[in-house]
Amino acid sequence: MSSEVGPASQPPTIYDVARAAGVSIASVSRVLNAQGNPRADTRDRVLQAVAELGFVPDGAARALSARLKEVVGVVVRRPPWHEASMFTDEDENLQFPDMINRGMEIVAQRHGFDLLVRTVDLQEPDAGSRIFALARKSDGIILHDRVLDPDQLDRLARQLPVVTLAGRPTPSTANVHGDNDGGMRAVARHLIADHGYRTLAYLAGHEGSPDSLARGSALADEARAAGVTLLEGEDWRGGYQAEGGAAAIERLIAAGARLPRAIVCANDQSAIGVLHALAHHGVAVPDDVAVTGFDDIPVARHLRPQLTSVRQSIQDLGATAFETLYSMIGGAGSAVRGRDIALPTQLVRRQSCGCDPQSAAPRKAEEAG
Amino acid sequence: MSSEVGPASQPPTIYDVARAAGVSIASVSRVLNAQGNPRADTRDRVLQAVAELGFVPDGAARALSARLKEVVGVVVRRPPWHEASMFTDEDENLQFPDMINRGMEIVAQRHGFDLLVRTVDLQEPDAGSRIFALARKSDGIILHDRVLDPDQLDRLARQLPVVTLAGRPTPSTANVHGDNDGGMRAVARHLIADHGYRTLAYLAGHEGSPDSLARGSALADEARAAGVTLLEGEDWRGGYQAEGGAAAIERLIAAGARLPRAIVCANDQSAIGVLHALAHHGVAVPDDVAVTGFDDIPVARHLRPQLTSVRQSIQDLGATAFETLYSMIGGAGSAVRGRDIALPTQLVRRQSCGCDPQSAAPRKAEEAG
DNA sequence: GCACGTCCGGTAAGCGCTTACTTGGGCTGC
DNA sequence: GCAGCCCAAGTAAGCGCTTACCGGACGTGC
Repeated sequence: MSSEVGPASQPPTIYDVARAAGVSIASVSRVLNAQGNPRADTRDRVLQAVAELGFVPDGAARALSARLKEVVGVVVRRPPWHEASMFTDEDENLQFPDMINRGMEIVAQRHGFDLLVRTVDLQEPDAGSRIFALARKSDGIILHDRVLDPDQLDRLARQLPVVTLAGRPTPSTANVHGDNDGGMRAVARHLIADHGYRTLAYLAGHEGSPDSLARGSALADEARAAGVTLLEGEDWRGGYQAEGGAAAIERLIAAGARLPRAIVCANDQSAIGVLHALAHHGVAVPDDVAVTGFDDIPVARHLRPQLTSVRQSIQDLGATAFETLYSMIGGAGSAVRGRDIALPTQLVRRQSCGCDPQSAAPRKAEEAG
Repeated sequence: MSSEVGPASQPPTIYDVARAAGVSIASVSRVLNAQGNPRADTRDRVLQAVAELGFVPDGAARALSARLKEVVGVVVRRPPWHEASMFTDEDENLQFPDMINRGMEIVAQRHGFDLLVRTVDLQEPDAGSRIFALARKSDGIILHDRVLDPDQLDRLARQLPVVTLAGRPTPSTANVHGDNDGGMRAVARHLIADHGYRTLAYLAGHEGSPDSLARGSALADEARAAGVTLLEGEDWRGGYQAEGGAAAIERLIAAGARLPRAIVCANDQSAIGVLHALAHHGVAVPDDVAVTGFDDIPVARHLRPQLTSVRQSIQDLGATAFETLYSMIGGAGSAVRGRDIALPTQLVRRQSCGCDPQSAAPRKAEEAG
């Protein structure tokens, strides 16, 4: 009577296929995994049964037996939740990691792997154990932006291959990051040499983030070399997020601080916040204050003014992270473990630094005062 | 001699824990899963051993035995790859699905589930089988935006719970979508009644997309009721992507077509393309032509002019999809199967429709001609 | 003090695969 | 024509868990 829809029928197992083909389950497995030399007619019978039944091996069983899950875990840091903020519900702070993940996924697919993505809020007390749980569902783990403290990282890496993004390599893990140094030096030289700005500020990212640190020190280096003033420190912290960037500027303006000629942000997200805050106070960008970002996320070119930034091939970051992890899973661990892999970056000049929108050529700007 | 770093030590198994605690593996399992009534001292010994060894059960083994993987597969449609396009490398077309996934993931985590995300390019010949493979790694599947033809969908739904997003429910699947009808009617009324525009156009999304169809017919309804001209059809197709929206406008302008007073886009992505194309040809938005989007993705408010759109709580879409699937996995399939779940939408008035940026109040605009 | 009921915890049977080992049929070579 | 091989295919032992089942140690009631 009941027409019985829905998952009434369990998916076929290898036993069903074996029965239908009149062979043993071992033969089915061998045909499917191209092991041994099955006779042609055996193979055909198996293949036909597989096709008829629409058989696909169960992932868990395969994983358990083959000791390979064909899954890698990806951990993304979820920004702490703030109520009632202009940027709260946007959650666009995840654009960057999302694009990295996309890059991973495309490569992963080529190897038959899938991505198990998990965001963690570092505020949570059991953030660490969530990651260890994820690890047991995966063959390897990719960690975005230092989500684990060194001890736990080490313990994790002892159990399975681990690759970090924008972190530091450890003896047991590899790290992949953009060429912060080169990218930031390009920004600095452009602002100082091409535009002639003499006072800069560095709006840092997360405290202790290696990326933010590397970018900051490259900028400081260049500023020092050129004898230019660089503002940085506690007042200049954007936490990599739009909200943080906006808040920092608000505080400075509220405190009556004098703004530098150019604000160099640790990433695009925080630059967006800076842009908003400046606009809110009627500060013209780039005419009063120039602003630059880092990462060149897609939105960067939709902003007004269009954001000058440092492009990293974001998807490449992900792809490289996956390939590295994959080789470790494959057993080539010792070859890459401990390595720090840098990917090239490139300065993208748009309007927010003071370049001409059409020609994209720098326009010398005289510093006020 | 060798300090031996890396995954030298296999993770501990339940046998290791049992040995350390001096009990059988069954007891360990019972303690961990809160089955039976272990004596207090037994439980303590087990818990201590677990803590000392840092034991976490293997996902594959658990899945195989418990017949529950605690993983749901998510399939996202990957836009076909176009070389040499202004929007190519942005890949921001995935923002919308990414945010939906975020909503799913947050809820999933609460249930101890993880998301296995896979993008598929529908051009690929074996797109279908990739999805079936994913299914065998999961307890249920969520499909974005019709990635499977009805036959295959049905076959899939026969094997495990399936929920679609922005599709149509079938007897064996549930569907979750935003309230297209209500949202679009709000847009139409706003443009027609509040702004007084008398010629509109509907820039459709993917051909055959239920969302696009529903939005289009709601708009057509309202236009007809108000006696207003509505342009639509082959010339007006944006394919949900920035590139498609831009291309459509370029074609129309190249053909010397007269533009309508307002362009209603099927989603924000394509509205972005429209905005770019119009700007490129010196058409002022909203003064010459008004533009609206749908979805209210984060970028919408960063555009110039800020994009008027219809907000769906994107994360809610994902959260609801997951909850629905979860109840099906839990066995409550018959309760939700076949249901079409609509989530509320809300018109967000910004500048691109002609509203005043500050007051966000509509500004009557007289139609030229 | 004995029969019986309770309650813990151990034993073992799977879950659906892969793969080492084994079997047996058909060849080769002398 | 028979020993010795080779190779295809079957048998069975896991992989690391969960859980049905069972046995033993108590506690209760008469």
